[in-house]
Amino acid sequence: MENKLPTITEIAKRLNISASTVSRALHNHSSIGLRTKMRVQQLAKELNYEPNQTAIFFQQRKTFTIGVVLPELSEAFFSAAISGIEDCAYKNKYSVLMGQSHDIEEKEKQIIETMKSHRVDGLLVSIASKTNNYDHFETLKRYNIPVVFFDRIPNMANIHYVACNLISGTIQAINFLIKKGHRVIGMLNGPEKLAASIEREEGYIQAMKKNRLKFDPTLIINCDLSTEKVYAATEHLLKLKRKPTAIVVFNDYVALDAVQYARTQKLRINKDICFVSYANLPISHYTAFPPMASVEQFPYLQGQKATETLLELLNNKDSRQEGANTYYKIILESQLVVQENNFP
Amino acid sequence: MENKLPTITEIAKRLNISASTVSRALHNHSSIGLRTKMRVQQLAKELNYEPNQTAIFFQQRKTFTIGVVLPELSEAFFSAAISGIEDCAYKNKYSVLMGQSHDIEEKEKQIIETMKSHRVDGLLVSIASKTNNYDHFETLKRYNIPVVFFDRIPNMANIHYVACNLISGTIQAINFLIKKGHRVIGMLNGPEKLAASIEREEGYIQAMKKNRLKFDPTLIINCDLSTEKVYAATEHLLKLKRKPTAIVVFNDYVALDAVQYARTQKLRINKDICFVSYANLPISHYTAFPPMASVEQFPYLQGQKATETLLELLNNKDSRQEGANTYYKIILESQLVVQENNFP
DNA sequence: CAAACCGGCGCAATCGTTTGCACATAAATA
DNA sequence: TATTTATGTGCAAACGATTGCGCCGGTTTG
Repeated sequence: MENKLPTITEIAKRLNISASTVSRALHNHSSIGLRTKMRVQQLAKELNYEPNQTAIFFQQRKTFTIGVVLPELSEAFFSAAISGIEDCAYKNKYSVLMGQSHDIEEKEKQIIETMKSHRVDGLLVSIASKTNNYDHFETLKRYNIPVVFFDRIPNMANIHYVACNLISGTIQAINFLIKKGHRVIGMLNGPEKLAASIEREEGYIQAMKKNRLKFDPTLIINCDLSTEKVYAATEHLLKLKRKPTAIVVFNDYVALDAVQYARTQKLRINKDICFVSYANLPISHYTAFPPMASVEQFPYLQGQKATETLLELLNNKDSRQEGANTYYKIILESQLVVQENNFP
Repeated sequence: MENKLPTITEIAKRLNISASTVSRALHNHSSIGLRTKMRVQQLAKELNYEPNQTAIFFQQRKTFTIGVVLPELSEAFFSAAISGIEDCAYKNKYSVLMGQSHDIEEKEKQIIETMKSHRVDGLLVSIASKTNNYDHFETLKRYNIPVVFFDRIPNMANIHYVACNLISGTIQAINFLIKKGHRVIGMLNGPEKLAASIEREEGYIQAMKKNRLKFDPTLIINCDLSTEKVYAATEHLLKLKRKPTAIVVFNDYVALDAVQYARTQKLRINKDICFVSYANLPISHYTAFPPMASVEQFPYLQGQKATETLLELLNNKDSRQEGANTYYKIILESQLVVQENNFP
């Protein structure tokens, strides 16, 4: 059973030709005669020859592997995104090395270190929410490992990224609520520094202005997204003198918690208080009080685009030198999806 | 910026010593003098030397990479499992190559092919539900790539696996229902050939026997787990002459659909009909009518154990020859978790 | 008829690291 | 003093594939 795997040299010996000829024959190189080509390919098939990728990786200084670093696979957004990544990668004969940061900066660094040492060709990264220091990404630049960020973009200059513009979706959300008659609209937003939070706020402000409604900053509250903080934030909003009749929350998970809290206060969902959120998760369909609408961010597509972009960078690594100052900034538009309420 | 990465040879040249000495010095080999060791390690640090893993992989015929093949990351079970896998792998300096079969046999084969060609050291696999042909796994044996299956185990002899025994959990579930007064209990089960389905049925039968209740096979119905089929199966059960007052369903997702269907029939959940399921997903807490109880299968733990087992196999590859007939069969016990109902 | 050309193939270097073995030099033993 | 024994290093092969260059024989060209 201890079958040594057949190598090119093995084939060469059996056919009494040189390894280089075998190599070229297998690659259909034009300088090899048809006779020899046939003989080589025949024998290769018989022996079940498969090129030793580790040797090729080593020789070509390329691993055909891309690393994916993201916070948390159990979040539907990211598991959808990685599906897009994976499908695209495998189609192009790339493999996917995966690592979760669990939103911890230290873990993120560690993973990137491991991936660097594994010599991935490039990286796709959605940064940990608590990451403030971007040195580990600067390092990658020096190593000439291209990085494409997606969804969670660090606040750095000169980076490639794919993201979903939440401003448009947020405007749609606010317009939707206003059309439903709401005038005092709260926003339960995420961490302040997060680009995603900033965009939500931006959309909120723009939409209010366009509708000639007064913008009241006290109606916007930031919080990290833990259940306790969400409860507290919801409480805060519901206790304002100018009490909102609708709240736009950071995402569907957060919405679940916010709804939960509102119910403890004996508020009637969709009557006393309405919720709109982001993500458009399928589970929303099954929940007792799903948000009335949710902003879709197309995670699968984001993953796909990010991967395409990275592959683009990898394939044009040379030409990248000249246009070294051009960076991909790909923006998808988000889209409000109004839920059909299953629990009337 | 086109910094060539420093190599061992580079260090050797600068220090006017041989590459082998450098290599040994970096590994703290005992036969190298303290002086040279220090000088080498010092210079290595200065130059920011990092070993070229691709060269090492090639030379050692080992990639310190394990492949994970599973059906669907968007299922909470698997995303939890892969967290367990990843944590364990990274702790042991292994990387994780990931692929989703999306429950398609052809895709599964393809992924395994790619991973084989990437020379992963071993594989962790949860098979696609529609996989009937196991040739691709037999092939791996010939290539001496160890495989540890988890959760979804193929019907093969001589394999390593980690699984959760659902019999015990099912018995707990049935006992729970009987204690609640139910006598006619249906089971909405998964595909017949699946080990997981067989165990559920087995547990059902055992529990009925122990409680001296008649076992009525018509109360058990198998189906693939698509929403339509679940609707049909639920309908079937609810139209039986001996109509069940409680149904044990394959998992929480399926339960959501089954509940959905029951509600279209104007049945009152937890009054006219009760549901118990498997998985114990967090989303259940937020749903309108969560199952009364759910059987926890400890996915994170399963992933962890599977990884440990694989690493064990990898580290004792030699000794595995002698005991070639010993296969790991690790069984975790499942555990019924009764939900506190948030929506009284 | 000699020169240029070309198709078909092999040689040898290269990628970076590891490791068995031999070879020094110096210290310890007989 | 001669012989063993550490102790510290270097040589060279090996891992498997790729590729620039050169060589050989035969055909076309001037």
